[in-house]
Amino acid sequence: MRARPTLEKVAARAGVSRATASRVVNGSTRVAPQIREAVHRAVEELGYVPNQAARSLVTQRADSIALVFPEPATRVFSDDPTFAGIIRGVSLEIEEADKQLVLMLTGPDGSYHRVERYATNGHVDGVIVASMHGSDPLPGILTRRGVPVVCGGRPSVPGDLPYVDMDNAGGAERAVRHLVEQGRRRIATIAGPQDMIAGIDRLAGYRDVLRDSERRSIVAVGDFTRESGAIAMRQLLADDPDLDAVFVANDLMALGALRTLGQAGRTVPGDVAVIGFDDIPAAAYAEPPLTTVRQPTVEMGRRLARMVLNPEDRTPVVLPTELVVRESTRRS
Amino acid sequence: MRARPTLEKVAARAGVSRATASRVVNGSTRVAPQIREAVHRAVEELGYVPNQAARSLVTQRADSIALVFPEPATRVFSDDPTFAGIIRGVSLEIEEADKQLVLMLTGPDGSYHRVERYATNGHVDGVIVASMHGSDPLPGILTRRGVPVVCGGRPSVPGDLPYVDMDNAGGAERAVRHLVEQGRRRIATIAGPQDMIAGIDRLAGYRDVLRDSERRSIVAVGDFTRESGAIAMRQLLADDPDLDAVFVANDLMALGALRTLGQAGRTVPGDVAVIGFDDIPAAAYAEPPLTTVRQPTVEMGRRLARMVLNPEDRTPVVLPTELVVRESTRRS
DNA sequence: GATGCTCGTGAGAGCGCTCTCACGTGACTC
DNA sequence: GAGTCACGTGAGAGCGCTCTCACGAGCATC
Repeated sequence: MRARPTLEKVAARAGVSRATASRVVNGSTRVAPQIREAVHRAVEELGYVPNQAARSLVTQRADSIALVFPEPATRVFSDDPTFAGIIRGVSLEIEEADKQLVLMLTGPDGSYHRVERYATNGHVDGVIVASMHGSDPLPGILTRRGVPVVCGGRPSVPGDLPYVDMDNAGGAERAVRHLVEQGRRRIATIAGPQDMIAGIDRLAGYRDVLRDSERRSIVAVGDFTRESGAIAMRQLLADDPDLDAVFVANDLMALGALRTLGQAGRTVPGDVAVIGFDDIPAAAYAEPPLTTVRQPTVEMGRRLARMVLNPEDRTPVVLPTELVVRESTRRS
Repeated sequence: MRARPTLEKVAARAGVSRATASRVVNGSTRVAPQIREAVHRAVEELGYVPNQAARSLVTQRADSIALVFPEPATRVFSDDPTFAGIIRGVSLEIEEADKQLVLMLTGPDGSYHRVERYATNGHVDGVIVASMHGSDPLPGILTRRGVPVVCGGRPSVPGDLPYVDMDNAGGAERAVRHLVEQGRRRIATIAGPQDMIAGIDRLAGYRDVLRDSERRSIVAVGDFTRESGAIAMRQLLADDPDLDAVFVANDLMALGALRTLGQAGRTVPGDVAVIGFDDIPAAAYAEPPLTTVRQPTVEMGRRLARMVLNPEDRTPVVLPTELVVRESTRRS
């Protein structure tokens, strides 16, 4: 039981050549039924499992793909269910394709050399780089090395890198328009990091709508953490004590903002309406429940995986986002 | 640049044999300095990266370890930062050991056959099974197949499987004792799933303290989700409208309970004191901030990884938990 | 009945690497 | 100065698999 049986053993037991056994194991149809049967039985009896290393060596495929979270994503990782959704989606799709998922969380140091090494040594058939830090060089490097790469989130440096992105700008626009329609006059925003495409696009969406509705923009910037949202909200309140709405670039920061507003004695949605982004589970449980923009994270993961598995179709995908109205913007 | 150079090429360029080149690449000391230099230069110039498949084939090692989340964990995965913490810890340690992390989320179907297959085909040097569903057969099967396994959370079926667990019972005891000390009389609990060791042990801790303090226990059971916490709280309130404290087996359910309490017109901590478990980031941001039991998730991940990487030391580890007192139990 | 197919099968090379073994060299011992 | 002993190096086997190629059997064609 200790020594795992080889194809050779299986072939011997089934009374065929190794080549034929290999054909059966790999599901070739050009094998006589009774022989196929015999080989299957031998596989069963011996508990044969193909050695992946040997297989990879000759096929030059690894049957696994890497999912890389660069540093800024890793930092937020523990508290942002968005990433968990992406992982799940990727995992589901990978599983269906009977491949493996290698997860790499990049540390603060330039540890992406490790990723580069790993991805170029034939250990992986493709790489998904999630939630990029703007001009991350990794996707470019890997592409040049001949490794299929797909980006989660549109790369800020335009190129022909395939990507799957959320409709961040569209979602932001709908959110801010919702505030305008509710008659809010002074609509502020807590933007995300401006070196992340999600941060940039959501701010752009906000700006576009405000410009069209001839309101002035009131902006603070956070880093997508709850804490930074709380701090940014304080700033905003200091900048414009009369603001009556805030569009926050993600839910985590919105939760922080909600807290600051409470401490400042502002009611939500009475005094100030608040909209977040992401629709994390906590949003529905906030006090008051948070209006937010839902994004299909699991679907994003699936698409990323599908794209990296079929490198021929490299046309970018932008997934729709959806406004979810809850108490935090209800007109009293 | 397309075709990656082989050791052969490196050896040729450095003017040595393949064997020597291999020695240098693998850091053997028994090589003359100037030759080592020459090989290093050749590696550099050609951009040589060892082919892992070929290496694995001969060494019978895979240099990667699998982290498996069985179904129940997977279900909660997206919203429970505990898992993210474990992943981070494992990832950090794996990275230091220059190995790879293969993540496997088990689906609802019996898809752990896939895990079994994968782990036994030599693709992996060890397996970490996280947050087990009580009597999960997987660790046993893999161990029998000769694959080093470490469990995250003590297996409910006693055996000699190595594991890393949190001090769940101890944490629960401290939490409930805290409530007793505050003079709470009717202390209820929302327990976790009773087929997970964390659920069982936390309930046991609660029961032990109550017995000692001669209070009767009031129990509802949830499944570690926010929603189930809200529902269980409703039940508890129906069972005993006069309860003045609840120890909830995890923070997510505690958040749900907090909400139910608010809707039922109970103040926290005035009418009812609430304690959670886990100390997820959201706990500090709850209204009121939640007293809870902190557990070292990242450390757990690190220990798990270290344990599976050094299969000789298989003595179980129980990590300490710590009571974090916040507003939700503050005596007014 | 000779020719040409298709189709199932086996022989064997070779993927890129590690590691054992044997060999040659130089330093040391007595 | 013969014997011993490191020590660095190279030759070569072989890890377990896939895949090309050649081969022989069976069948249809004229």
